[in-house]
Amino acid sequence: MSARRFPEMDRREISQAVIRRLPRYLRYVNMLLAGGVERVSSGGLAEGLGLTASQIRQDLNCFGGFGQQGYGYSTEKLSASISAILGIELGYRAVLIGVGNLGRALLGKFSFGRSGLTIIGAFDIVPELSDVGGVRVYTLDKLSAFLTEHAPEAAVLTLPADKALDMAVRLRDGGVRAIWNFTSTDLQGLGLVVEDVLLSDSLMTLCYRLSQRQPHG
Amino acid sequence: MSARRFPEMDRREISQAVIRRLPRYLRYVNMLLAGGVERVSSGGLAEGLGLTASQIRQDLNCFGGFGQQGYGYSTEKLSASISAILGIELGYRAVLIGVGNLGRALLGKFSFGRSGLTIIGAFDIVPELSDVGGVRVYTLDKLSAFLTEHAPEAAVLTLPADKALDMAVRLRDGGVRAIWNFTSTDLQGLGLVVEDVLLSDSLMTLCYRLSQRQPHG
DNA sequence: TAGATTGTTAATCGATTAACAATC
DNA sequence: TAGATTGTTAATCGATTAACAATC
Repeated sequence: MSARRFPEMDRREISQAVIRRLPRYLRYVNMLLAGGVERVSSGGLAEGLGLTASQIRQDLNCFGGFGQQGYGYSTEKLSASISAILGIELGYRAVLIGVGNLGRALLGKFSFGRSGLTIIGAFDIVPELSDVGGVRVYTLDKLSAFLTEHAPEAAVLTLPADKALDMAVRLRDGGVRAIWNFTSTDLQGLGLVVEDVLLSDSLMTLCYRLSQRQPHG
Repeated sequence: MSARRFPEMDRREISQAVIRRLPRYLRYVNMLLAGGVERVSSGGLAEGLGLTASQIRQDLNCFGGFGQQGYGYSTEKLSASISAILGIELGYRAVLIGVGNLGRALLGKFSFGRSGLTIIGAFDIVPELSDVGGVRVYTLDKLSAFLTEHAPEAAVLTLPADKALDMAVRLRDGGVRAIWNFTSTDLQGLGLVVEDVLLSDSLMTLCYRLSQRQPHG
């Protein structure tokens, strides 16, 4: 619950809304950084992101002052600070369970490393391949031994929904503390940090917005 | 902008927060329905979803009264009403662009139909297969003719990020009005309805929450 | 220094919760 | 009818925006 690295945070709980904006800030600042931009003001960020300068300053100040009056924010410092806040450079390791098309897509194309997780092993009942995207694929009966040996902090769940709950319990009992859950199965209440990717919810909100529009409106 | 099917909605704009909760409500009510439950109170929904009864009644009443005093809500009616609000039974059609692992995963395992979209064709530069999950895969040079002939309302973008913007413009010019965007490319400002699936943002928030926890805390 | 821009407090706005009369 | 539960208004809470003194 506490925040050793950021004592300022203990004052009041950071709201979920703020946390959800941090990755956007990071992405934008990294883009500036890649383009050789050395400094940016809250106004500049606001314009690029479609937010208010005030909100951005408030958000960043939840974690302490990264800026400098009269100057703005150093893109390099800001990028490093947000990365540190999010904890994406702590080197968390994860296993991926379920090497179907989705699991394979994540292993192959998605760069976990830059977002805070290193996949150290993938598991499936019947692995068709022994290696996907540079990650070794094991049969599921090797999981327990693997958890004991490597003690990964997290797991990515891309297996069939009806096997998700049992697997989550098994992973938790093996020491895993967080789950990136693609299965649409409710894994709340197990004492795990659970981040759901609810694709059908996302799609439904798209439909809603589409239905609110006149043709080409 | 207007809402022909739900004139109540014109009074005030429905907040994004409400819309994002509707799919959760629908999922839960459909689960009850599948289990043979015929009625549910706002209190029952609240308990099942971890929200307050008050909030649920407020949310639903944005769209008119679906309940009955002293009784609660008919699960069947409620399911049908939320489906109608979200527009997922309007039969929207979509093309999917980019049949890599992610595209294939979506075509094969994800049930678009139940979430409001029917995929009527998939496209890739070099399709390895001519048919995935019952959907015909075409080469990309057939896209324009396909758009003209079938006029799909939406598109799913699962192609490489550096080709996303050009493709979005091409789709828009071909009559597509909404994009389910998996590419992490900013497609705002093109006059399209865009729903982003930002996997790295999701993963970063997982890391944040993990970093806030003591081991097994 | 003067200008710019932050950090931070105060004001506003919107969303959630509480309360209760209406009514099935 | 009496009990239950909605629909809806009022109160509270939190998040966003505005303002400005501090300061680089």
